[in-house]
Amino acid sequence: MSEMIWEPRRVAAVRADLPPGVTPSGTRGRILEASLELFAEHGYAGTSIRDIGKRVGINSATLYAHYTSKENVLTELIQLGHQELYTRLATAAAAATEPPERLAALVRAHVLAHAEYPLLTVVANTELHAVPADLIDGALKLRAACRTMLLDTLRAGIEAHVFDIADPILTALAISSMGMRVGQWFGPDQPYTAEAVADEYARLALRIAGADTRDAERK
Amino acid sequence: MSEMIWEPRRVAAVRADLPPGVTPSGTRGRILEASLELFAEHGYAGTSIRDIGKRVGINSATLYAHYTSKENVLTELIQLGHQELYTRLATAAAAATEPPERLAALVRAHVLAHAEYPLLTVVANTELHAVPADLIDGALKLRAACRTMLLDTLRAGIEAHVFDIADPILTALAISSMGMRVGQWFGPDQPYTAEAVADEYARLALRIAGADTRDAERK
DNA sequence: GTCTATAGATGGATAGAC
DNA sequence: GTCTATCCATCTATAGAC
Repeated sequence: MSEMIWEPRRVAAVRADLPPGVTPSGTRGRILEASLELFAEHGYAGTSIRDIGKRVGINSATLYAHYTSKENVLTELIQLGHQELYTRLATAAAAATEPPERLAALVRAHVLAHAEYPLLTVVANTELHAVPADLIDGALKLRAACRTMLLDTLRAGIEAHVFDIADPILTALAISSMGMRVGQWFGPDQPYTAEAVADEYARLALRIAGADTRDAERK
Repeated sequence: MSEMIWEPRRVAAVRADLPPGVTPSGTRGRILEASLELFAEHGYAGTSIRDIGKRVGINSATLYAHYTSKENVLTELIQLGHQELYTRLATAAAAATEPPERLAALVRAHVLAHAEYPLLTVVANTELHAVPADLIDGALKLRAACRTMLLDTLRAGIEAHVFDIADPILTALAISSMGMRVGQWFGPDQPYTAEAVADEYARLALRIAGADTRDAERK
């Protein structure tokens, strides 16, 4: 049971889910979703425009009526993925002020984003190298903002003496690593809900940060 | 400072390090190392045999005097990477009997393997999808053995009442996720030694597992 | 906007000389 | 074992008809 969780697929999910409101209408949107599925499963370099056309049900040449290049499709996906993650993290951070609550909210949002949009986060996290740096300026700025939110929260908790952290950078790396991999194993063939994973990982993050939750747990 | 830790490269390291004693001699070994560097940085599908030949300083056709195919080179790298990780984990597990000590030893070994051989672990972890399943039978069996070691250790600690774990599978996923990502940010342009990261991550893993280290820390 | 057809480059792999 | 030369498939992208 749950054996599939450990399989070394690039992604466990199969259907491309994009955040509501961002999918372009018509053929352009279907190209974007098909590309997301293929890039997630086979990688950007391992996917041809003919593969994309076949999945959409159009000739590969038709793609160029909607995007200037294959690279352009990937760039749009990467931007979408980073925008969605940043928006969720910023909303989560704004909803909690105390460091422990804010850390839990950030981790929950981080995990939920990776569990609800596994294909998108896998592509956004693994295919950045395939795009020239100037095309992903926006995504890199969003990444920087995301890690600043996490680090600032950890440091605020240290100053308030509610966290016990030896090295904020290593701690932040450990916490974000847990969440980033969720997109690679979370899918329909495992027994957890996204909410359950988010809740548990938030609890583990508080432990990592050395938050003293003994009183709360004894209640 | 330490900004490079967060950059979205596939790998931070640049030189291909292979475990001692496994690098083939002569041209075959140089092909293996060059392929490792290129697969790690650009991905398997993003690397051509002409790229490999250029880096080695041979004609691309010469590659086929040493390997039957490009796929064959990747398969050998994947096998090497899994073998090295498994050997280290098995050695670590054998050196400690109590669950907390064994968990710390496993995590230290896991992190050290990913920090000392970042290119190899990144390729072994991210390019499995590029090889037909029957060619990586051995690697998949080693993966299964590795996760069993971790899960068994967690369950032993639960039975012995020295761990406080809500869900062993999610806990194991969280702990292994921390270590697996080390290969993607650990490199010469960051301030930590492999030992320092291994020690700190082992400490965080004990916290994740709910090991009661308060007495030890108060000493 | 979608198609057929194709240009032009590059891919993995082989043949055969040395 | 290494090379040059090349086969043939596939690649991204474009041209032009409808």
